[in-house]
Amino acid sequence: MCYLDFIMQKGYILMQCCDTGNNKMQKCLNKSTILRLARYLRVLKKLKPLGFVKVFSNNLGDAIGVTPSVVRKDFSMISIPGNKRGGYNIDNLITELGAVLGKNQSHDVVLAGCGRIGSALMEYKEFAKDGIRLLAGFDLDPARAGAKSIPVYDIKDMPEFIRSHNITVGIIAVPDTAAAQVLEKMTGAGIQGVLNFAPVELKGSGGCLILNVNLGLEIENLFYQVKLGDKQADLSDLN
Amino acid sequence: MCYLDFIMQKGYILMQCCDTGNNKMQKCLNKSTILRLARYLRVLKKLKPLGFVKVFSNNLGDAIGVTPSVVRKDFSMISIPGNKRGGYNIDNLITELGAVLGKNQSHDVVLAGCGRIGSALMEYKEFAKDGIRLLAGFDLDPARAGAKSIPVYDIKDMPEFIRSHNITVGIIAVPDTAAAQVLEKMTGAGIQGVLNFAPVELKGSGGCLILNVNLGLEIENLFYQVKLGDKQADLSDLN
DNA sequence: TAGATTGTTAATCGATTAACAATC
DNA sequence: TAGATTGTTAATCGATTAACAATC
Repeated sequence: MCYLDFIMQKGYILMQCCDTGNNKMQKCLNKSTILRLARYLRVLKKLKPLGFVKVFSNNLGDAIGVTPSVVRKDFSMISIPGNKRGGYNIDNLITELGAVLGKNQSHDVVLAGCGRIGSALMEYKEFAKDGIRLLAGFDLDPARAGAKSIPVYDIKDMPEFIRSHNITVGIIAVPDTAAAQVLEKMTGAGIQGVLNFAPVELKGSGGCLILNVNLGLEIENLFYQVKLGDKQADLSDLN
Repeated sequence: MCYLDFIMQKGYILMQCCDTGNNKMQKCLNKSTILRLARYLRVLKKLKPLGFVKVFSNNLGDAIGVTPSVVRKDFSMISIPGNKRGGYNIDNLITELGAVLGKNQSHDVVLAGCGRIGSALMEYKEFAKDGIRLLAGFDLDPARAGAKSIPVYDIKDMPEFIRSHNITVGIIAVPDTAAAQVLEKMTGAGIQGVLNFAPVELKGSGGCLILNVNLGLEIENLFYQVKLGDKQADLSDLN
């Protein structure tokens, strides 16, 4: 049964499907699946130079900490075939995962706010490894950023830059009081996805996706879990 | 029916419960619930100075972007009572949420790696607002961090510092090649929770909790979702 | 062939959502 | 009282897990 039949039978509407550019109809993958696919790809890229040609679902599962079932399900979802006894071909996996994740496309981003966090991001070399290019930083005072490997412009020029470079994803690293206003500027210029480091929960309007990275909340959560772990250990000691 | 009866009936084992220190038995809350509770608390702390005394579940739901049902369920889980027509008392919510989140306890953390990201974190003022204190930074070369508002010591002194200050949570912001080694040092000294900025997936051993903040993967995911949104919009245009 | 691994289906699990009785 | 909101239960939804037939 082909995928289209499957979705018809299940009563899905067309909106829930998408053409990923490799001409395979596939189900929209949720965030955790996508993150797993990106992790597989990272592992595979390290495995290939070591001379490996094939992997089994349990190898990859071990590597990123999931069960083999999840790995097989994930690959099945995006129609990557394996061999019943020979596992999966690494070259093929890298190609196919790359296609799904859009590795052939340019991933250009802009940054608003060139303070401490913004500056750290501008010098963050790991972005390049994932195919992400930070094209420019913007700030109220472009001079204060100092010498950077990336140009810093006045924030009033940001919308024009976004439009002329067809940029769809931006990073916000301004103080919380300025965040909402900067977001508006970005979405107004065509930005559709934002990684927000300002300690306010920005809300996406008009189809703009917001990913709030809230360091304080994350650390708070860590403390809670740690405290919980202690309590559980205490209780188990009672046995 | 009291909670203990409930868990007996459901067949839960005692390990799944915990005493949060306020002498109420309560179910272990999952990560997303905890993050929501922390968000409620932030909103409430902004609401109180404005003179508000009560809130309704739909107010709080709107504020953090969830349905009123979720809010009521969350408060019900941690036994915070409301009034059938008068909503929830803000002071009481702040007290109770603070107790669950451990706001009365000190949340001291140490940082390994005082490069660009580490330095940005040392000067990150928002931690204080969430009751988080970054006590010290550690680096192979303490001098390179320059003048900071927080002391920077040689990384070889980190374990001793962690032990003497009874610190349970640490932040890793070293290069990926050093991350695993630093993690070992931390867990060896008693660290039980780690926020990891190094672009490697660290795995928790011996009950140490790891929270990997992987900026590259997150941005990649954002690009995927944005691309997906476009495709969906295109499809809906066909109607 | 025998053994091992995939691919897919069904079962399980948990979280979210909806509904509504209780009640202020 | 009438109206509105809580608190809790049941329904829904989706993701993870387990199982196993297919097959290399």
